[in-house]
Amino acid sequence: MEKEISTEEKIIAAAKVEFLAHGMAGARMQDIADRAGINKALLHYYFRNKEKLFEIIFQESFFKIIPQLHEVFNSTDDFFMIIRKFVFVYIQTIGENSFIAPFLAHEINRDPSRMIGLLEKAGGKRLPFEKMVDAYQKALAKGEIIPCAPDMLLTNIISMCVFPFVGKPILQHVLSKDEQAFREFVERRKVEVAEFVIRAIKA
Amino acid sequence: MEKEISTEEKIIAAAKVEFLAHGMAGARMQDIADRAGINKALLHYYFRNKEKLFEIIFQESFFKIIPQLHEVFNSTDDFFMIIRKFVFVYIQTIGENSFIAPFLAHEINRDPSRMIGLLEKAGGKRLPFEKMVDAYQKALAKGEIIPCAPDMLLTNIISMCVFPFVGKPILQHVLSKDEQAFREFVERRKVEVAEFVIRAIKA
DNA sequence: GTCTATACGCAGATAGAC
DNA sequence: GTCTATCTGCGTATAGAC
Repeated sequence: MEKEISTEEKIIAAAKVEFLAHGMAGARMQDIADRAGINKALLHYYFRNKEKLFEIIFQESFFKIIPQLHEVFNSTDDFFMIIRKFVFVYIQTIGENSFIAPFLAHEINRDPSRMIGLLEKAGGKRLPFEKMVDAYQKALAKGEIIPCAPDMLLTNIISMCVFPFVGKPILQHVLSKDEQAFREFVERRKVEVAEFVIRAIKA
Repeated sequence: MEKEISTEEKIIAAAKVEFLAHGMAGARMQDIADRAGINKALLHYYFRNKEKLFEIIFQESFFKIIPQLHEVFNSTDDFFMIIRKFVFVYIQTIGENSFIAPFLAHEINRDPSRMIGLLEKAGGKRLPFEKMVDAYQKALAKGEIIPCAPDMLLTNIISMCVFPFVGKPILQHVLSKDEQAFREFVERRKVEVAEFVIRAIKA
């Protein structure tokens, strides 16, 4: 049984490809229509204008990367295991949609207010920083880790997880890795980044 | 004695602001002309078209960030001191032109071949990876550090140096830092990132 | 819902006077 | 070198038939 793909879904899928590849300013409605196998008029029938369509893709991309991190911090694992899970899940998630990170980086820098608005609308959900601080303080009290500023630590971890996707072409060139080698490199990082962090902070 | 600013220089300066803020696709020739205090026609008189003008800004931005890293690796310092200098110089350099990192990230992802071409034209200069590997192997032989893949290590260091500028709006929000607090945060990182790395790799 | 045809504005680029 | 005026094409958006 073939599953029916609605026109709306086809448009969303096509828009995702084009917006992620070229950004809001660089994407073309004509290209989206072509990719979806329809014409421009139909785009406007379903989504009133380019901005509305972009908003949907932006939102979907943003929440695909951000919120699942809560669950990691909710566990009762010790701090090191939390870090291992965080790194693994984060690199895994971003790697599965590797165009999202550079797309979001660009669009959020272009207009930070869009992200702010989105987070305010999503309301209750706080970003994972506080929970991470809690876990950090417990580990510190137990003498498992040395003192280090939590904002530094979180920034370091996120940097090492995300940057390889944002700077992929540069890294590929500097490290002389083709697509296959880069994929394997990312795969190794799912484990090794966490071990790197743990060595840096363990007492 | 006031120094004369040539029209050409005014255009370059204006183009830099507009391109770094909006990217190639988002920047407007009219806005560049306005910012330079001239009209559009004059832009085309000096630089034949938008692409040519963009090329200049891209190139200037790229080489402002990439090549001074060679000098760091040429020193006779021990490995830890090399890392300290690398981190300090790199964060310093990027921080002084904090719009360059997100700009390059976007444009290089959009069209990696432009960067490749630029590096080939620059010819002899190899990127700093090999020299870093040399320094790493010496340190390893002396028993100063534990074994760890050099590509991982370099990626980790670069990630922690660069990402805070690419992901600035997100980090600012997550960590609740205003402009001033973020600047201080970056200042601290010039030292602390290196110490973090050193703890992670020292024997 | 889906199409063809078209309106309309904007942005890049050029012509030509001064 | 610098300007005003204008052309041209492209990209978003709409009108209206089916």
